[in-house]
Amino acid sequence: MVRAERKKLKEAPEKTTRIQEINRRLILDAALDVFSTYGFRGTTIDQIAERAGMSKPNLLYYFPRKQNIYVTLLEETLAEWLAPLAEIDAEGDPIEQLRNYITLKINMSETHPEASRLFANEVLHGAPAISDFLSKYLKPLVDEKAAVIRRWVGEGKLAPVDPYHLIFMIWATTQHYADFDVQVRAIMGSQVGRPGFKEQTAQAVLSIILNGIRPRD
Amino acid sequence: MVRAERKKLKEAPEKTTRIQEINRRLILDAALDVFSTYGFRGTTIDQIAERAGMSKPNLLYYFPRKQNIYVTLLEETLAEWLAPLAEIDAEGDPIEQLRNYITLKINMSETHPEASRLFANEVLHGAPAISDFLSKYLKPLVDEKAAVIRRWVGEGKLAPVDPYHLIFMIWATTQHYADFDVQVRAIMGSQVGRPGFKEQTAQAVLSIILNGIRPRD
DNA sequence: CTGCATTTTGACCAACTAGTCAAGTTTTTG
DNA sequence: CAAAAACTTGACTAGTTGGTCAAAATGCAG
Repeated sequence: MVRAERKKLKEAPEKTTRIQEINRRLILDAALDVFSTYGFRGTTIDQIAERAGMSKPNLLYYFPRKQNIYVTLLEETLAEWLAPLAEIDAEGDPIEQLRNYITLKINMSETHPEASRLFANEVLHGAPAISDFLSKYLKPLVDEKAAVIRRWVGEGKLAPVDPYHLIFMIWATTQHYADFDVQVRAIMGSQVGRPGFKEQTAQAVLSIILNGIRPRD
Repeated sequence: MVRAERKKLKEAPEKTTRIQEINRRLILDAALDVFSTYGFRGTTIDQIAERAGMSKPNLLYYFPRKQNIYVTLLEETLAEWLAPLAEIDAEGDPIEQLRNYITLKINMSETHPEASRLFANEVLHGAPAISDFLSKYLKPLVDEKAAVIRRWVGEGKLAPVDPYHLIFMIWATTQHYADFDVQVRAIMGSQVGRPGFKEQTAQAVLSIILNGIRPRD
């Protein structure tokens, strides 16, 4: 009896085996594709399992609930998605810092559009799985950077502008190209795929926003 | 026999009765709320029926398929949603025209956020129900207005800017407040509900975009 | 190589949901 | 006001889907 209990306790550290590592990765990669396209409700476990190349019960062996996959995916993605914001340097040149931030976001929209869509879908539906994250992690971070921008405005390094709305505008504009990709393609056609498109987009967005917030005489 | 056929032909004009008009309206209003919150897959006919105050079979008497409600709703909404774009006047003052367009869009985002979310959700999921609409109706309209903006740029009335990206930026920025409402609230808290919030938003958005595209010496 | 732990899966179940149907009720019309 | 048309609904069906389970297959430590 005591032995048995000790055994169970030993398992507590939850060591992950090689196979676990591989399969969890396979599942999460597959799930990102499917969830970002069809949303949480629109995705079936079977779809994810098939794309991950395993049976449904096997998938459920690694993630006992559909929710688990979804939440794990969101958590994994969000930190990465927000990293560029944290890097804005209060001591740097304001225009340069914002130019860099916008450029990073446009790049991410092109290289990881699924992550953007996963997040957009979640927020659009009221953020049931990440409302805690929004208030506990995102809000403080945004507050901090908003304070930085407000200081820059106070020092006359930027035109007077509400920092929160500026941040929203940057998010909205950059993520638009990932989230509304179908619409952008319907309107701009074959241009979207072409080599220089990302640079052209960045140039247009940067031009408008940076000129919009540059201090005026 | 001939009589019977004539009778059927007579029904062809599909006259709508008073009750039909009332109930279709009740259903579409209820459906907008539910679809815009939970998406197509996430919405059940029972939910819509309950909110519309009738039984499910009764609802299905008016719209035989769930799809029918959804598509009708999208068609009804989109025309209204795009109307402001069509009103941009090539002969007017560029800055004034765009100021008016942005203001209208921000107002719509506040008064009809469900419409924006319904559309956002559809496009986010690849626009399966409205890809025709995008290419046949939206694209020509945008092409037309893009040509107007390009002319304005050519005449030196606007800073050199890609008209398509400018339009995307206006869409993204204004609709962000409807589509990402939960996130905006999580960050700006009680300010969002307050009386002057819409005006403050409009002021910030207008200030950045208009200064960003105003011709520079 | 052996025995235990981990991994894998076919078969199954219960809950849910789009849509049907036949029988009733209400409204309209001649 | 009577008959026809329009409307309404309880009860049902068939298909889907999240999740279970027990038994088989595989991996691995000693």
